[in-house]
Amino acid sequence: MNISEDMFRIEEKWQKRWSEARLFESTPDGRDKFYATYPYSYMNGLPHIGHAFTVLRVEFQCRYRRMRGYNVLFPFAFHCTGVPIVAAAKRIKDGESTQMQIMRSMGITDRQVKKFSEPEYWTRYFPKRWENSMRRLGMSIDWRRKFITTPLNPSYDSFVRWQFNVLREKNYVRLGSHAVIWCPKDNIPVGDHDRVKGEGETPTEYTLLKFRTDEGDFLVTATLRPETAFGQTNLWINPEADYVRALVDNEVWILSKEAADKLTEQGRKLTVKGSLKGEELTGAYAFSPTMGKRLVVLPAPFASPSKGTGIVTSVPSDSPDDYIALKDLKRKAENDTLEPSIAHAVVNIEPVEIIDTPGYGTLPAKTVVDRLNIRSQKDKEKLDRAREEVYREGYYKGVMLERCAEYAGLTVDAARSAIRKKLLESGDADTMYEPSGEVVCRCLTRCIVKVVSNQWFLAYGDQKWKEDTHEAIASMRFYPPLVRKQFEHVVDWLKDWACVHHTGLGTTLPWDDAWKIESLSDSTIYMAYYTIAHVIQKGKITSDRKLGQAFFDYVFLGIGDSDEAAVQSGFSRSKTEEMRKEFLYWYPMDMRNSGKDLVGNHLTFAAFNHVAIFPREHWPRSYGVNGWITISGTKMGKSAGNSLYLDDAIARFGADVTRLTEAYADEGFDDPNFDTGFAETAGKRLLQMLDTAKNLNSLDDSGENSMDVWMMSMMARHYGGYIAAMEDMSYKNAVKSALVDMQNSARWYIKRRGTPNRRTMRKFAELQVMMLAPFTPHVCEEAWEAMGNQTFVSTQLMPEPSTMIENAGALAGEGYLEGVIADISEILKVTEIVPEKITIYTAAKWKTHLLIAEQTGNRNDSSAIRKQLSSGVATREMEKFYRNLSRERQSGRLKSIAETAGVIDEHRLLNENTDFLAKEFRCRIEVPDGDAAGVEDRAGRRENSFPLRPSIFVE
RNA sequence: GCGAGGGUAGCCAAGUAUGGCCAAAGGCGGCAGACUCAAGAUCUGUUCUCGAAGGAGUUCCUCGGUUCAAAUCCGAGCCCUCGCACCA
Repeated sequence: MNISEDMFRIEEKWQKRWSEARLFESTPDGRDKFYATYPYSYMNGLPHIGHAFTVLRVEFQCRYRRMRGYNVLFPFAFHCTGVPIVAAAKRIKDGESTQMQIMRSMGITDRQVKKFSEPEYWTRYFPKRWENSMRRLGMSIDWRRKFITTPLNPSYDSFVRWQFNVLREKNYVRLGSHAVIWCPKDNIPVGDHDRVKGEGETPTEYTLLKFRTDEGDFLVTATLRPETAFGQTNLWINPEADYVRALVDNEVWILSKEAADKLTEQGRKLTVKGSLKGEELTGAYAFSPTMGKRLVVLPAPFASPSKGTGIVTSVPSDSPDDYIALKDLKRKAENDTLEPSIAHAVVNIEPVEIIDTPGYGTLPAKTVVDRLNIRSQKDKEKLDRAREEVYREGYYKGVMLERCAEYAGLTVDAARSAIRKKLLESGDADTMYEPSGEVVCRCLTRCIVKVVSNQWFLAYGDQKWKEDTHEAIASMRFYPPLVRKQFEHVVDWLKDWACVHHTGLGTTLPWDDAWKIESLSDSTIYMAYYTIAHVIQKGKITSDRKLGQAFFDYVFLGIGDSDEAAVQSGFSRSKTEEMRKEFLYWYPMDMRNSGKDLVGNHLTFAAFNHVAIFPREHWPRSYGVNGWITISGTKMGKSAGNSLYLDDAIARFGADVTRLTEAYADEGFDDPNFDTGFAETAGKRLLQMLDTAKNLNSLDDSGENSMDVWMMSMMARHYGGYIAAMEDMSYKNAVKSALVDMQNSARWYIKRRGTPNRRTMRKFAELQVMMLAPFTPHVCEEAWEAMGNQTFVSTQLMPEPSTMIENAGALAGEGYLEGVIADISEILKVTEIVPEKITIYTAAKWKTHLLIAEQTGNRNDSSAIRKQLSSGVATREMEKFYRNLSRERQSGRLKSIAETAGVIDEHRLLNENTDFLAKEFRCRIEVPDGDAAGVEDRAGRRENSFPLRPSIFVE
């Protein structure tokens, strides 16, 4: 028998039956509802087991809730908004090899691939593939509600337009300007994925400082450290580079040609009046407002015209570069290789102490240069290290010195912004942006920062909006609970979000069609759209029906009346009212689960937008967050060469095993592990379960005994653990309870009982099938059917946990027996005796009575018992007993010993099981009555016996 | 730097909130046995050290503390992972 073929046959069979029975098409009814969602995935690729992991966390919960009596809605859709699809299509068109390789790995042949040069094709192709994969995985999704985003789906498009109109009315969408990394050749913003170099680099803000020359022009320098303005000793200019004189407002600025271009892109008006070489300015003087004197301009080959303005202030006290450059110049001055006028200026320059950095003194640049033994400007590597160290230490620990006027005593951090502000106000400074590091566009052009004006923002920085969102977060549940803190923090640091772009696919802004709404902004409240999507789109991924404001106002907000909404939408009035009712039934969303990457954006945005648009009772109820899947411990990633597509996983392991392995990978917030080793063997376990179900009828229904009581108790215990785990979304624990723990108990039960009882085994099989059904629904349906049920286990109600009862006596008794077996095994192992006979002496009754009396602190009882005993029992045994008693008291075990000893009869238990023990140890077993007189005491062991610790003698 | 989380036996990992029943669940891997012509699969046992009697010793990043008692509480330190955005 081929295991995987068997599994595939079962999986197909049940997927077909579910679909025929429309089992997961959810409609409102009288039951409590449970509405859960997964953030729709981006349609530029196929699902891999990482996507599957996240979706399955929703799926498991949905299937579980369905079996606990909830009316469950689990919809699915496809995200197409933004640049990636368009960019990938373009790469196909260009025949780019990496992209072609990616397509091939997804099973797309070179002949088919041409079609993908058209972005629209992606939006039709991948949703199909995703739905197919999800169906093959056995997901309990209501597929009637699927859709795609962007204007390619006019109905959804009108929904997003409605959303933005509402946001704008409430003043949550605002106009502003915004700095982006920009390619000057392509004239577009360059996101991380479009960069050849510089991923993660962002625009940073430089302070421009202006120095008036004797001619009345301004030399303009750029710095990230305006607080060093009090330590300037001179200016640096690159003698070889080209500079321009440009008219800015009414001033003439001197700066590098590149800098002038950049400032123009950043929205500044510059009129270039003329150009000059850097060397024309060396030896000139310019006035520093912070120093209150003129500074000399010195030649510096290291001053790059493409960085900043190409002119730099020199602060040798705090800049290792400046310090070392100055040192070099001084050396040249001494050797008479400098022009006399410059040489004269150079020898008089000394660093000015402005910042005290603990551990570095007041001249940190000198300190570090000396320590690292940097000899010249050519020592690039060491200089980089020095610069970084001084910068970091100064920023976090440095304090401004006396000569920094009103800033004295401030930390560098505080002084920086204060000084900058002051200089900006006095007109001695200005602002310029630069990328935080070098960024190169795919077109191989070096990127700059552009300030885009008239940019629309979602005002996540708005204080009131933040407060409301905090309330929403406070009212929510989180899985795992510790992510709550993350969310609280994100709400605080979120700033205004540029919500529109010029490129990619997306809904145009209703009031300005030059802009398209970007992908993280058109996907924040669409969970509301799911509730009516099947009515509007009739199960298709797109619908041409356009819907107006009044329609959505009525259906989602209850504003206006159904007549107007009906007219505007073309739906009948009753259809419109039906949609309103359906929305009200399903909303709010009870749970949304995603990968942890969406905490800092999407999930928080969704909370913000719900707060802005919907009344409090429709805010989300809970979020689940999970980590990134690893495959057998190594990170999954295309670059690492070990990504596993869902389709491939299903083909290799089957849907149920894939699901079970994903469930077993669950690890809260840390990265879960898809354990292929577990997957390899899981299929067999599932088929064993199926076999058990099939073979129930061949079992005897002989009378029940204590082992059946025990088995039922263990089932109750495992079921309790299972329920708790499911409620917490701790799927690994749930699988452990349902599969491992249940199985182990059954094995022990069968071993102990010899032949299992049919009724007990049936209860066991039914319970286990139900417990596993959320995880491995196909094989569970098969087993359920094999047990003679006509219904689907998928919609079967699980038992109420309170109806499952643990029998404490049965559990304690069996636990006791296992303890005795373990002790005997231990003795046999150590002594290496092959036993002929094992004698087990249980503690005499009086010991148990005494122990309980002592534990409960009933002195009267214990002294009475002692008195009674004093004549009959040897004092030595009494002493031993008390010694053991105090030891157990010390260890804290006394209480549980007393409790257990109170509910079991040790002697009877062992006596009843001598046959089993004899079989287990292959020898004779004797259990003399500890209370009977004249019992033979082998090797004087009898008197050592203690409650729950019988004495054992092996011979 | 800011924010969040973490360091447990060969590996992965539960336990930490509520200290004692914790030499510490479970899974992988290893070892031994059963089955088999054999291999694989499966099943059983075992897997910190020592031990000819169920015991003892040493463990849960490091150091120190609280306590009759610490993987668990407190303090200090070392190390690791993730996020810090306009990018899905």
